Amino acid sequence: MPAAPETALRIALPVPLPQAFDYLPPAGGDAGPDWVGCRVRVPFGRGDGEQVGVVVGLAAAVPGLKQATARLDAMPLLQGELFASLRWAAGYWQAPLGEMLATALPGPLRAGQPLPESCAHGWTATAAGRALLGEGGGRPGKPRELLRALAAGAIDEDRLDLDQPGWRTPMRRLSERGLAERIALGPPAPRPAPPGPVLLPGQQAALAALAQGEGFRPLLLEGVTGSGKTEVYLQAIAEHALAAGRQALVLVPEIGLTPQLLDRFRRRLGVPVLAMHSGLPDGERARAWAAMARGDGRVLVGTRSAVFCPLPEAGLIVVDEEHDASYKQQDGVRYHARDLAVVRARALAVPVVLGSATPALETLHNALAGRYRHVRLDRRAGAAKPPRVRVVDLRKRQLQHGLSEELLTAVGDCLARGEQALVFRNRRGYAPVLICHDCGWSATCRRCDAAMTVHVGGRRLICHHCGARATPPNACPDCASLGLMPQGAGTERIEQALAERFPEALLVRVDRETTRGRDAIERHLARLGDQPGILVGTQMLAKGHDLPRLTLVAVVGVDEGLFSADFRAGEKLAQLLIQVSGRAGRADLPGEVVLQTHHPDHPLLNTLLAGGYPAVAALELAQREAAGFPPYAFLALLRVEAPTVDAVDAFLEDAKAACTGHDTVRRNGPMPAPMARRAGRSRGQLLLAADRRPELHAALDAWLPVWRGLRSARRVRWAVDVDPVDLY
DNA sequence: AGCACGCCGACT
DNA sequence: GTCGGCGTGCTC
Repeated sequence: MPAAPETALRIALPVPLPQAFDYLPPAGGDAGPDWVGCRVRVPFGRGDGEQVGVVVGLAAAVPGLKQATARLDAMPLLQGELFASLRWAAGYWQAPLGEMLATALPGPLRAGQPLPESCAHGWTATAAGRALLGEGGGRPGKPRELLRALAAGAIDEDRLDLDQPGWRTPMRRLSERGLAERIALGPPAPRPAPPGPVLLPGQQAALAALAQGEGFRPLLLEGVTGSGKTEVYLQAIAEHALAAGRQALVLVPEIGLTPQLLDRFRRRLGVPVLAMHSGLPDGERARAWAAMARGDGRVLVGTRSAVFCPLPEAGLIVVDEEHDASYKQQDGVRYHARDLAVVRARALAVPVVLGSATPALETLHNALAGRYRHVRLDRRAGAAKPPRVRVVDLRKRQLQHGLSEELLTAVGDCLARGEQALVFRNRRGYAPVLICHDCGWSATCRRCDAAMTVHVGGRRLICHHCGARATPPNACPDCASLGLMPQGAGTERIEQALAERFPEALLVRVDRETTRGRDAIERHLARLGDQPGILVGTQMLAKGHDLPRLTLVAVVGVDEGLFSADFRAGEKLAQLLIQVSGRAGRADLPGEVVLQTHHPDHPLLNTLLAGGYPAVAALELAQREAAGFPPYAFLALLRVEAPTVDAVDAFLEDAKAACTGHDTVRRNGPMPAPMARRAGRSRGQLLLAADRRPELHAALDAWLPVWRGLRSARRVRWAVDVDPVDLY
């Protein structure tokens, strides 16, 4: 029955305002429940601006309402569980509903474009293209190579991603010249899924745990690299999703979504596997979203934002490397994809697998409390034994560009055996700081409270926080001494030192400077291949990518992680060390790990060496409990930024004064952010902590509206970060 | 967040 | 005499 004409549409718009806005339906339309979840175009603001919003409810019309311009969806785009979960997410992460919904939609849908067709696409040579091929195919180069590949018939885009990295640019050229064209592909012929390998007892136990019971079943799957987690995911998808005619969602960290991983899923599952990641063109993301929404897509593998895909026929959710920091969005709406995945699995009443070699302490705590089932995978029989770990005591030791003689000898021995070594250093550049040997002056950034990093062997200074560049002075600006010297060693300097020591060796450096673009890591590693050689690099090398000849992993710069102010530093360091060590060795080639430190007796290192990650986790959990930190307390951070310190301080003082009632919530601050000035802007924060989550949220719900109304809020940018992963 | 309105400095 | 600085207020 149509609703009364005096009914208005309540619309959430992508603006940082807490409320929704009411509009009259467009001419010829009656507002009714069938509008909820549909997108509409509306005039907004005083100018002639327009916005695309989502109808979130109905309201009584009042005089003076504007009229919506157009209805953009005949059927709701957002509905059911996804809509409900997004409403929950907006409340939980303290974001306006309109911003939350905009964050969840792929760009084209956010902009108001129609839901795209969900069929896959491929490319084929046109008649003109085939004619040109007959004449030899034109000038040599990438486009000709592509055209040749198309000669045998159409190739789908997934295949091109795998076999012809970087095909999109040359293909565009072919398309412009009328030699190739994009075609819609029908549904692929179902391929028989090849039988999987025989499962090990641990893997069977994991699958049994998932098969047991029904509805929401969270499972923590703890297993080191090579223990067969992916095999468990594949079997679980086959069993709980495909065999049951249901969909599966697999979340992976940003750098984990490689063409190789997708290919493995596609081969093993025998059904199309959709991908969603930041490297995908906007249209493709919208297509994947649409395919899942219609139920055409069965399996989606994606990074953080894939957690927003509709799953009308959900059967299973997997979060791989669940401890990975890339699941937390660090700007805009600061949601956590792993946490939302668990909430969605509960709402969908499906199992969710959280996999990691080094689970986040929050997750481990949930497992220990019995809220999650917990299965540990042992190392695969016949796979690599745990690497031998050697701690090199740096005290009173002579270092060559940050490297000890023991480390260099180990690298030399490794090369002599014809194997590969990885030297891991979490700082890029030549040296982290340029200091004056005579007076202690150091080069700092004018716009940040941070030292500038020395680059290009000392000929350039770069601030890693704001990107500022400078030429190093010839003499110390304070004392005119000529004794300026780079202090410490980054990847660039380490590479140089290794090149001097091993002039014959093949050396590959992998960090943000040398490695730009999607397949850059792959190209670097392909250059190394199976030859003996040395890899030098940052975090980028910590995971993924199989390196069968890698037997030595050397970690430089452990000490920074041991004494960081961040309460998560210990957890993060242990996770990193386990991850990077996991790269050393294979079944037939024993691995070795060398850790350089000035603190060989540090409790974290000792615990890690004696008891592995579980022991570190126990130690850290005890410390967190004693100190009142997560997972034993719940945090929210009010982050503030402004051109002047005064504006920051004034707002934080006012905000704190406005924190009335809710006395169980502790207010720490105002305090300067760990980096009080960055890119020329002052930053400060107020940390809120509570022992119970509802108390924290009740306080936030009460205080946020007051903060919004403060006069001093107008001179700053501020945001609330619920469950911050770093305190800046 | 945009965007317009509104009162005070250096330019054609 | 104007163009434009960003402070202030509003958006159904």
